[in-house]
Amino acid sequence: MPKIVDHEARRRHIAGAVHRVIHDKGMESVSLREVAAEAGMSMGAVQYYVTTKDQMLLLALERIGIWIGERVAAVVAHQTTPLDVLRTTVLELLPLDEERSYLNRIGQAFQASSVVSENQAAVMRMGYSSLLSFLAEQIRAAQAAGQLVAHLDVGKEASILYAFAQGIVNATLVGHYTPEEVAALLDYHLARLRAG
Amino acid sequence: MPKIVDHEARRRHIAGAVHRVIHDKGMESVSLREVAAEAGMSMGAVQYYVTTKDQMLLLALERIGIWIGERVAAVVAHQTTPLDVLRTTVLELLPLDEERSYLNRIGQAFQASSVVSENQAAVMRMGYSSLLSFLAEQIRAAQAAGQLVAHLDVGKEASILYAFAQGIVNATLVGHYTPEEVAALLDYHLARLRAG
DNA sequence: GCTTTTACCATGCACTCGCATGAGAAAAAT
DNA sequence: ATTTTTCTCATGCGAGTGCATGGTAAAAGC
Repeated sequence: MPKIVDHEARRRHIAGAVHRVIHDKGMESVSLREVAAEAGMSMGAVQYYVTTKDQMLLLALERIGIWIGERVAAVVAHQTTPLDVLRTTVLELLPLDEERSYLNRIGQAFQASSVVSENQAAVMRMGYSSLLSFLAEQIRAAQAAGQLVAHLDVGKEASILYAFAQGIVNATLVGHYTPEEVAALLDYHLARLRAG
Repeated sequence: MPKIVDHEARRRHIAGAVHRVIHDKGMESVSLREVAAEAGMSMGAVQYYVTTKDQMLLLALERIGIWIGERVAAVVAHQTTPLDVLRTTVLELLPLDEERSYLNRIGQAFQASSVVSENQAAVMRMGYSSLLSFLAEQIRAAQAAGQLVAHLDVGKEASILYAFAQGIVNATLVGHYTPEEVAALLDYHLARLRAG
């Protein structure tokens, strides 16, 4: 076996190029040629690792999911109380700095694209489920720790919180809210769930 | 002057065709040819009313804004109390039946597209502002009528409510929530704002 | 040294894209 | 009846699209 190549690394590299193209020029200008140029490799090389354009997009979408998972995991490692985890996780998902804006712009593009592509919708649903159950878990833990009021409907609160986060994204990206305003909105909402 | 043609009607017709293409095949398969075919007219005719593709998309986006405005106005006409108006308006914006799903699929596509197009972002921001101030107004009226608790921050509540609505859209379109669950979420949230 | 396997590339194909152009049909104005 | 204005269309252009193909370089196995 010649030229030992880390396939996983190559796919990551390609996915990164797809992300940059989506971010800079939008989903509709993603093409094999454009991505290959962005990745600094020939079109044939891209085709070697990715058989079709749809698969390439799916790969890029899955990488976004992984990225989000990693960021959430990092939050868990650094925070102490369930309520801190909850608050910081939501903030982590919002476009409050350049890197998170980058991530969210791409997410928005895939959100629209997933409405038309069933494959992408499936990946999207998986992400929803895992994130929602994580948030619900934290809410429950915060209740147990006496940080949140006990009579909350955990599932509904998680859904509302996450919907809020998702809904504020585009308005923020488009310049309707400043990062400070977004954080203030989140804290205002969390305040009413607080025990005491 | 020959062949008196209602330009406004033609533009509406073209915008409708753009909507159908976006809905059925996604934003990235919107092309002058595709839209012309969908509109049942020649490509040249479309070009006569719309000088560029960007302008065509802008036209279609503005029409969505008008459509939303009309639906909200209809809600106001049929409801009695401010809280009813508030609740029904939000429900009106959610993909709870086929027509509203249709509208929201297109809205999602434009949301992603507006992140890359500044013209579209401007239209989007205008829609945000007017809808947010409308919701805030209703919340204030509901407070005055004793339907909502008095100490609410009107602006923040409007922002949170609208963000929730926007955020729940994609999850619903992608099949993560049923219409009943969405309505239940909204009512659960509104319940905690209720006076008494 | 030779074969086999893996990685990569250049090119071709049929098709679509946005947009420009020029010709022509049709109705009001004269 | 002729001119003028408004509308519509067919067509061409250069560029870009996804994908398939055949060839090539290089390293591992024998």
